[in-house]
Amino acid sequence: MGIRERKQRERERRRQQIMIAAKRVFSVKGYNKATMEDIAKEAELSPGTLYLYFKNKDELFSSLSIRILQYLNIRLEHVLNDKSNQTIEQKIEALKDAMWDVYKFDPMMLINMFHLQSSETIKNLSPQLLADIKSLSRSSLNLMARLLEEEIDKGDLAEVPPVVLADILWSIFSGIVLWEESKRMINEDKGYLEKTLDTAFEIFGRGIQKLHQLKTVKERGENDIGYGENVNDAIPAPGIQEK
Amino acid sequence: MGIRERKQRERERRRQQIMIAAKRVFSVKGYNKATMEDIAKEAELSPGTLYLYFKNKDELFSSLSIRILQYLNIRLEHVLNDKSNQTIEQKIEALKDAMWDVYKFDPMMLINMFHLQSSETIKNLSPQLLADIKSLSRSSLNLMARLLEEEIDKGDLAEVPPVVLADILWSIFSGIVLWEESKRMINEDKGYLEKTLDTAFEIFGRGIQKLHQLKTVKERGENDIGYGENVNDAIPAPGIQEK
Amino acid sequence: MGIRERKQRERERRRQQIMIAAKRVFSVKGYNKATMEDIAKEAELSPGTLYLYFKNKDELFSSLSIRILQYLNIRLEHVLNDKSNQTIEQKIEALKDAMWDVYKFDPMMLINMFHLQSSETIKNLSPQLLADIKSLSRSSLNLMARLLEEEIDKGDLAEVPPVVLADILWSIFSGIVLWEESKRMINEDKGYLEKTLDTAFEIFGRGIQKLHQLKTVKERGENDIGYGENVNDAIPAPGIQEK
Amino acid sequence: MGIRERKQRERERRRQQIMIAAKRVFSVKGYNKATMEDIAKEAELSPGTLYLYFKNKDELFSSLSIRILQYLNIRLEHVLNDKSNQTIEQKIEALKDAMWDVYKFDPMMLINMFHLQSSETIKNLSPQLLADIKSLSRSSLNLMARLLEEEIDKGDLAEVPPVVLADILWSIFSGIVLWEESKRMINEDKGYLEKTLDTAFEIFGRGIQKLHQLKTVKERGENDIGYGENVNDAIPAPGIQEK
DNA sequence: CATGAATGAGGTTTCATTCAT
DNA sequence: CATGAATGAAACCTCATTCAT
Repeated sequence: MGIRERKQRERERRRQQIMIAAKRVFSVKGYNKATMEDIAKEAELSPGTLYLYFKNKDELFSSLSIRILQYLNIRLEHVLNDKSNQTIEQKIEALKDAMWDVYKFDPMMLINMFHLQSSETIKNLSPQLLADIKSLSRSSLNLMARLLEEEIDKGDLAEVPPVVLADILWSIFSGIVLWEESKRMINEDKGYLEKTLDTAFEIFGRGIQKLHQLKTVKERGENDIGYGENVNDAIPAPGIQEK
Repeated sequence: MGIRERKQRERERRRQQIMIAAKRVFSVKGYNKATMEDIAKEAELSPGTLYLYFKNKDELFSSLSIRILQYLNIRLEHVLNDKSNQTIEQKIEALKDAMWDVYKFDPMMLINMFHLQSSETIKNLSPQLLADIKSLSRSSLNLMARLLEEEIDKGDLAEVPPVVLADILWSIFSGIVLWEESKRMINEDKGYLEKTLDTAFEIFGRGIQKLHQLKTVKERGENDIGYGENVNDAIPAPGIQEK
Repeated sequence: MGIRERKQRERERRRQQIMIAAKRVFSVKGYNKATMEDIAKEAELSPGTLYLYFKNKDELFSSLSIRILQYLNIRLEHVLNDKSNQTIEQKIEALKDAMWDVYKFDPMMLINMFHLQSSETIKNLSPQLLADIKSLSRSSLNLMARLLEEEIDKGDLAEVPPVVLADILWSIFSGIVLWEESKRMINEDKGYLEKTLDTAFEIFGRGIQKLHQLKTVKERGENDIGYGENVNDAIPAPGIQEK
Repeated sequence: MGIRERKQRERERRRQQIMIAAKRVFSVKGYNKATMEDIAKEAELSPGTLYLYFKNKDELFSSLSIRILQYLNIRLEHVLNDKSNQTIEQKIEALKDAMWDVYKFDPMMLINMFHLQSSETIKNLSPQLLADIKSLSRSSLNLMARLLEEEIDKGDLAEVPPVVLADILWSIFSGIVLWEESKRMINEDKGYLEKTLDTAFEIFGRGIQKLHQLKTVKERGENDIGYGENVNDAIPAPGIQEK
């Protein structure tokens, strides 16, 4: 391993160290109350050092989203490539597991991602980081859509474009997580999340099956609802689309 | 009308004036970037005056949640009392319409409500305001649950407690709104929200029907998943539960 | 006097209070080492208050130039209107006195004005302030040029455009002040300034007279050296010209 | 050449490399906005290395003055030794050329030198550097004075001590350069400097001649105006005198 | 001798909140 | 009750300087 590589690796290790500290501090205090000094202390570094690795507070915060999106992508690829997922039920179950793992990997994920909504925040991000987030988001939704597409194609029918189903799946997941997190934060109650999620996905799965049985081929009208003709191009990003 | 009442009414009018201004400013700038002076200017008042009506910035912000919860409650009561909603499909459709109206009443609602998650924020709220939010939240979920309960009781069966269904419905709604808002904010895309919502609720409704048809009576096990024995007490609040 | 006027006057008084404190602090510590907190303390105000009256540190600093330019303008107008200034010697003497008074009014003047050279500084200024500085600078040089113009016109000749003479006069003054200030600051020597200035203006005056005697009318070629055809328009600002 | 010498030479080369980079960066960004890292990058060195050659930022900055003063001295010596400069006109013309060359050698010169005014800056300089600056400054003014002195002595008269004339010459030059730099920086105008300088020195020269013609022998009174009894000692340094 | 990552003090600026009028 | 000027704590961020490698 050359010196250059070692340096690069060391640098990456330090970035991770900061992000781990940041995640902890943001989780406890929220974006506003968490100060850069808090994070520096948690990472056992000086405040100035943070700025060697992240342009500003917003960029540090947003970088946490990259981590989680990368993990989500990996998990979704596994689901897609796993040949043991044959039926629609198996696939939805696998999706649910993937999402659940992602949630366990970083429960603050969605809170993080919805913070990106603020256009003030976006202005502070470097073009590179923003591009990465967009790309990863688009990729994630694309993978989910492909999983559902196969199934629906198999049935020779589709009432809704797969990407819409993917969108809804993601929404259900987001909503439940947010909702339950919200309850947990205030009450310190816990543990209902998984069961509620189970039920929701079961209901969703039954809805999908029902759609299958209808075998009604309607005009697709995808453009009406904003998705491209072909799933493989113009897949809307989860949260972020290109202009 | 006595002087005292007139004063009281005048005071309430002024509160509303401030909240309307606050909603506008928070919607545009987000919680952090919106300053009390911005809000004062929008309300054509001085900063000091805001503090005669709201203890602090957090409390002003949170008061907006009260407004939206009150509106949600009113709409849900109408749905419950409307005798023309007979079938499960009609009821779910009516619920969806109610949620849609609530969304149109104040699209920032959910963003607002999830801001309450921060325990730092909660510490700043007056006990009265916190109690009101809890009470209204609990009431809303209660109403939704009762609507579904009737239907399920009618079918002599229930796989899941109604309150879980209510929870899920709310989550789906929250998730889709957040998700689509998120896309809209970045891309200025718009208009897909309603269609996606339509599809999601249709899928959800089919799932519910399917559950009916199963006619499988399981042990209820409500306590296992955290809801009270009786729907009328211990209904979990949307977002807030009592300890 | 209405309330509005009183407020306005009070506000102006406070601005002056801050500027006086700023001048003192900048003189002692220089631009870099002077902190906003130093100035606030000197003005017996809090740091935040300074920002109610000046957008930022650069703008506060630059505002000091406005004061001195206003004073210079007033003094130059008096010189121009004073009918007892008949000969070229009297006029140059009067100019020298005016400059001397301006120097006594604020010895930091030129240091202040040359700080404006930094384009980084200019970017921080409000358009209004920048426009004021430009306008006052242009006006000052215009007045000086008119004084010399009259004299040269009387002699029916001019080797150099009056505005160039004005430019040079101003430069001599600037140079000597800076030079002597520079010596004084390091050595605590003092008092030579006036005498050196006397001699310089005397030499300059003799040069002017000599020019008169030449009675050589050359092509003016003003545009070659960057001044407008007519003294009354396009007079170059002392330090700042419009594009 | 021994190893020791080679090292010494290498060290000097590195110093020059840094100073050239520093000049470039300071010219573009000004003292405040120029960071040590900027300079290090321009010199293709690391920040730490700069501190092996210069005690601190102020000392690096001030070292640039040494360079320019050395060059000024060399040019002035040439003027003094050039036997083709016979008349006062020729001498003043030669001085002007020298100053012009110095200006072209480093247009930031004067800005640099006036930065030394800040007593805070001086405290940061090493005694050696400070002594060098003082010595070179004194020498420069001394050379100018001797040039004028010869001429005036030749005329058997002098209304003003030569050193005062030298002071004024330098001031005129400084003032014009600063003034024109100031205009240029803001307006991107350029090229008027030389012509204005021409005119100014012409006026100055005529003034000097006029002084000659007066042939009035006054008591010298040098001490009154702060210069030493003998021109050759105690010549005030340009900008810096010894206590 | 050279490096450059890390430091951390301190600067500018913001803004929720107060209080004399 | 309303005002809005003033406050001042604290946030983010910079950058001259150091020191282990």
